[in-house]
Amino acid sequence: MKNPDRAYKDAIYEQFSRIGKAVASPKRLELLDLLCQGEKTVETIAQAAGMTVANASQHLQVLRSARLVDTEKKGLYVSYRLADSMVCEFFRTMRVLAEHRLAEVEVIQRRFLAGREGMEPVDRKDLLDRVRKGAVTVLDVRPADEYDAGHVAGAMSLPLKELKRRLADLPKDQEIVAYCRGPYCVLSVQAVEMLRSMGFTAFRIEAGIQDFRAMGFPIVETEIPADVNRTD
Amino acid sequence: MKNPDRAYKDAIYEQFSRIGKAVASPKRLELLDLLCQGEKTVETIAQAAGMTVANASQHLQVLRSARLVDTEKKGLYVSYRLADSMVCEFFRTMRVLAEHRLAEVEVIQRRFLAGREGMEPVDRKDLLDRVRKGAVTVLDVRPADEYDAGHVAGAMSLPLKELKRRLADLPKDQEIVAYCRGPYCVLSVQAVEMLRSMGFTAFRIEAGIQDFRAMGFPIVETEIPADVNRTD
DNA sequence: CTATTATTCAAGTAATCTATTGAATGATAG
DNA sequence: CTATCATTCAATAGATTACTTGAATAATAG
Repeated sequence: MKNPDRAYKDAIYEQFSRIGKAVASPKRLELLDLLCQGEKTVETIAQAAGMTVANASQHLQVLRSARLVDTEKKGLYVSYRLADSMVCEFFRTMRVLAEHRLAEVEVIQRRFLAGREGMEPVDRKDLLDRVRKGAVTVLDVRPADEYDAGHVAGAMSLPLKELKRRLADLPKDQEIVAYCRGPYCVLSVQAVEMLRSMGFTAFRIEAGIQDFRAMGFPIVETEIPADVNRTD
Repeated sequence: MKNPDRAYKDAIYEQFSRIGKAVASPKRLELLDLLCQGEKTVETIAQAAGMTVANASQHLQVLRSARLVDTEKKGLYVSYRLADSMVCEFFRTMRVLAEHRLAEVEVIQRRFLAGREGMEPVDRKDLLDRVRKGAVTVLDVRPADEYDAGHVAGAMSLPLKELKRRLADLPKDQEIVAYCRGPYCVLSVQAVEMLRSMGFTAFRIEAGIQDFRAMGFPIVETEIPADVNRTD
């Protein structure tokens, strides 16, 4: 380490790698993806990602020490949120890069959707146009707090867990287009399966909120901050 | 692992994390940054990054297995290059995110530039305008092959190593603006120091080729592919 | 105060990653 | 063929990381 130029470069890339190390774990990427939907408590996150609370807490702390997320103590709960919307964009860039470069992603997705008919035969461009024109009922099947944190303008909130109970609210005579957290979220797949089995005309759209945002769709954020105690 | 949805998500994020793991090492980030300047042989890369050839080779293979870089055998040499220009954009996004979120980056940079006067007191906006208008001599001080792979339109190639020899080619009566690989590359710092000590009016601009490209500057690529044997 | 609950901490083990070394491969030149 | 050179491979030791478990902390309710 004699050369000061080298020490400088090493120090700089060392810093950059803090971001890299933070996103080097599948679990942490899942957490980031979740946090792109809005702030959440440790327990909510742990449950959604199928991991123990202690493990989730540790991973969240890794993300925090890379300054990708921030925390706020809210009574008995600790609320985690993305430190900056840039983090979400970064995650999205990474996701798109992975989809582009790693053929395995598509293989895994196709294998999962085979048999089910979540998205496969749907003309995406056409579907988006219809969404844009308001010619279909757009359904946000994520938990209500995520809908509140940001949803496609004109979309109706109907969390998957309430779907069975509230089928009556849906039109039988109009196409229904369901979206959720993004292409790898299974909420909309399940929603569409259920809707179709009940006789509705339903399609799944792969885009999540961040994708809609990136495509220029108007996004609505509910003013009232989400209640962190809500678990639905 | 009973739940098929969980297995699916795990598989997907596992794939995403391949990209993350690839960029989790400072050395690999330095290699990516270098490869954003153009294709290079293993030895060139190893030398530029101050590491052994075997080590560089291994890191490059990690990048390749994440599909971020491609190789091409060219006689006795193996040429590594980015697999896609998207990789470069991804790196840049990551760099900008790190600069934005990690205050340490600026601290390290400031400490390095303290005493030297590479960039500190220069009005960046103003400088860019003058570059855009062609009101200054723009100097590309990177090795010639990187200049060939892509340079700012109108820029003159004058690799740092040849600077001393070719001082006569430079105007004494016009401002000189030097750029190199980007904000953390030291070539332009050294070039400006030397030029000033020789009585020139010289400034350093932090932007590298990718930054110029992102800012909409016209970029010129020389048709003839670079000679991989060149080491300058 | 005590009990409860969300979160974090600490310790331990298994797994993975890094840099080094020296040998192996493979292409080229003589 | 032999020598040379760029690159890769294989083996290793040291460092870091991941997940689990159980205990510790801190806020709240009664």
